[in-house]
This record gives sequence, structure tokens and C-alpha cells, in this order.
Amino acid sequence: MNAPLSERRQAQLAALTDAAERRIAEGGMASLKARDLAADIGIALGGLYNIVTDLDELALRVSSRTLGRLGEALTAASDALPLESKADAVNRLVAIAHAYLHFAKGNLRLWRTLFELRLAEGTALPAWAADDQLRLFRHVAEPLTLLVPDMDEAQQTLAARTLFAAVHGIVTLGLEERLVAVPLTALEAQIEWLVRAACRGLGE
Amino acid sequence: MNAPLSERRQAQLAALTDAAERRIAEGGMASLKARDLAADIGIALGGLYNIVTDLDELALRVSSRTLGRLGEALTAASDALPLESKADAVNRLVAIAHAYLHFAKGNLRLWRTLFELRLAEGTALPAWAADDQLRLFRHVAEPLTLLVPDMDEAQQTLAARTLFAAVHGIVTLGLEERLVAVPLTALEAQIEWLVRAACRGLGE
DNA sequence: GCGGAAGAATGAACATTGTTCAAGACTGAA
DNA sequence: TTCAGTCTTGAACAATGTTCATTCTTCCGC
Repeated sequence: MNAPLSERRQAQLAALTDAAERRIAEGGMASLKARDLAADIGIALGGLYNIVTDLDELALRVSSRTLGRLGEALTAASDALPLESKADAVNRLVAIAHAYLHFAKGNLRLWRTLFELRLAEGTALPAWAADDQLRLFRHVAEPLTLLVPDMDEAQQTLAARTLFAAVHGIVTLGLEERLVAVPLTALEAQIEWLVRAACRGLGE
Repeated sequence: MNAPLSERRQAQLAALTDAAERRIAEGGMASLKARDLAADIGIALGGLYNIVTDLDELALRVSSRTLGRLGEALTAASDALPLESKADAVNRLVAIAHAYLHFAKGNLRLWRTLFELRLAEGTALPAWAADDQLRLFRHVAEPLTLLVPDMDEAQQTLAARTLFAAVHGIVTLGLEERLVAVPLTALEAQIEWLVRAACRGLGE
């Protein structure tokens, strides 16, 4: 209780973010309630707004953490494979896509929250949040530079985004349980097919 | 909801759905407010709940309309091309994907609403809504049967879903304005590349 | 140490929503 | 006309995010 205020604030922010993360993991973004969170960390309702300006900011902070963990997962998948030949590059892209699928399945609610963020119309998302996103694309872009070294860089970036988006779409639809459930291994196979086909299509 | 409705009720329901569609097209699902809608069609607040059980039901009805119009757009794109050779099949798939992109861009808020529907946990979506979705997949499945006639039907269905999902992902990310904007023609080119590559990958 | 300014904590109050409900108004058959 | 059933109404309720005056703490210059 008598730690210096600045430290205390940091600790509160961390505790608040923890609580928010737990609540979202438990019940999705819809269960991010100001009163619940205040109770979780033992402060009065109004105190929330000394730590954070918005519940939206809080959701953004949780999303940043999730993106960080996702990045680590993709890094781990990448580092497990060599990257020397073009075949390596394709294999690595497949591994990244599979890692993405498994992360999404294993962190379903937190992962979904990444895309449910609705910032107030007109407010751009903070730089640190945008950075997190770019870091993700770079995981895909790196093998691509080896795969198609002659392609101009803007085109490579665009291709990385497209590939990422395609895989993301497959994962999203595949984990949507209000449609027919697709077995995980079938999803993996579909992703692998698409990534390999897309890579082959890049060559020409 | 399935008892025979009086004519007045039908008219009210239509007017209400119109109003909801207008509001969503204008400001997204967040601007579907009970009081606004009641005012729009000139009834008291409570009267809404004689016409519709929920605002969610209303959003679902608007989504059904949107899916219907989307289906028509895909049909129009399909019918404009012959379907005899395998090359025709690929061209048609590309045309469908492009039509999807243009529909999404031209009906951005209504299209996004399709995926923002959050039915109360545990309630399945009504059969008529599920049917609309299946009809969409069939647009993709039809050319696929010509393209890979030897493939077993379950596999064809799965491939259709995957292709649809991949294109959907590209469109979603491409129309997300809080990232770098991608010119429409670049988006078209990316989609065409991916669809053609995926089709070639199917053959082997 | 101390005293006052700056900042933080509190919880009541406000604003905005979706939804319900008792009471009145209406409609159509007898 | 009368009356039972139905529709409509708008006030009330509940849940929620956010603000604010008041009270309490903390920190820094003396």
C-alpha cells in the first residue's frame, strides 16, 4: 500500500490487464464489464478511469499481449525449421500457417477479440498496436524473400499479406462452430494444400 | 414467429426491416437502436417487441436480405460466363471471387454485419439463415465439380469451403481500412493469383 | 518532520441502452 | 351496444459505461 505511486500505477495496470485477459478468455469481449473488473482488482468503479481511459483501451492492451504470444508461437514454429532452399521456405510457410491455426484454436476467445476491436470511428489505433501487426506479417515475408528473391519488395509485402489473409480466412471459417465442424487434421490438410499451391503460383 | 401474421404485421415487419437495413447501412450494427427504430416506423418503443422478439432477430433478418442480394450478385457473375471446359471453371471461380469482393466493398457495413452476428451462446441460428450460407458455398462448389470430377464429393465440398474462406480472408483484410489501404485493382490481382494457384494445386 | 499542493480514490449520479409490463385503447363478432 | 381478446403505449426496470464533486494520500520544498 505504500509503494511509490508510479510503481503502484504500473502494478495496477498489470493487474487490471490480467483481470481483463482472464475475463475475455473466459467469456469473450462481451464479458468485459467495468464493475466486474474494478471488483477483480479491488478498486472502486471510478478508479478504473485513472488507470485506463476506456474499456476499449483495455481490450487493446489485452490484444497486444495476445499478438505478442502469437508472435512467439510463430517464431517458435519458424525457428524449428531450416531456411536455406526454396523448399525450406515453403515448408516454413506451411509450419507458420499450422502454428497460426493451433494458436487460434488454443486461444479461441482471445484470438477472436483481436478482430472484434471496434475503435471509435475516426480514431486510429496506437502505433504500438500497429507495430504488433506488422511484426506478424514479417514472419510470412521473410521466407517469401527467399522464395521469390527477384520480386520487387512492395510486391513481396503484398503477397505476404495475401497469403496471411487467405490462411486467416480458412482458420476463421474452420473454427466457426455454428457451421459444420471440420476436424482439425482436415483443416491442417486444407491449409497445407492452399499454401503450397499459392507458393507454386508465385513462381510464375 | 411462424404463426400466420396479419397483413398489418407483415407490413410493420417489412417497414421495420427496411428501417434497420437503412440504419445498418448508414452506421453499422452499433447504430441499431430500439428507440430510433421505433421512431422510424412511428410506433411506441414497446411495440417493437410485438413485431420482433429481439434486436438480434432484426439483425438476422437484415443479414438474410444481404445474403440474398449477395447470392444474386454471385449468380449474375456466374451466368455471364460459359462453363464447359476446365479453363471455364477456373475463370468462373475467379469471376465469383471478384464479384464477392465488389459486393463487399459496395455494401461494406451490411456485409460486415453478416459476421458480427453474435447469437446468444447456445442458440443455433435458424434454418433459413443456415440455408442462405449453404447456397453461397454451392456457387463455388459447382465449378469445382467440373474442375475435379474424380474427387469424392465430401472432398469437393471441403475444397469449396476452403477456397471460399481464403478469398473471404483476402477481402476482409483488404477492406480493413485501419491497415494500409490496398488499391482495388491490386486486390483483384491478388485474388486472381490465389484462386488460379489454388485451382492448379487441386489438379495434382 | 511538516504543510500544502497535486494527484488519486471513492461511490453516487448520470446517460444510454435493451426489455418488460400494467393499463388503456381498439377491434370485431354476437 | 357490449364485451372479450388483442394491440399499443410509455413508464419503469435493469444493466452498463462514464463523469464528477468530495475525500484521502502522497510527495516535495521548507
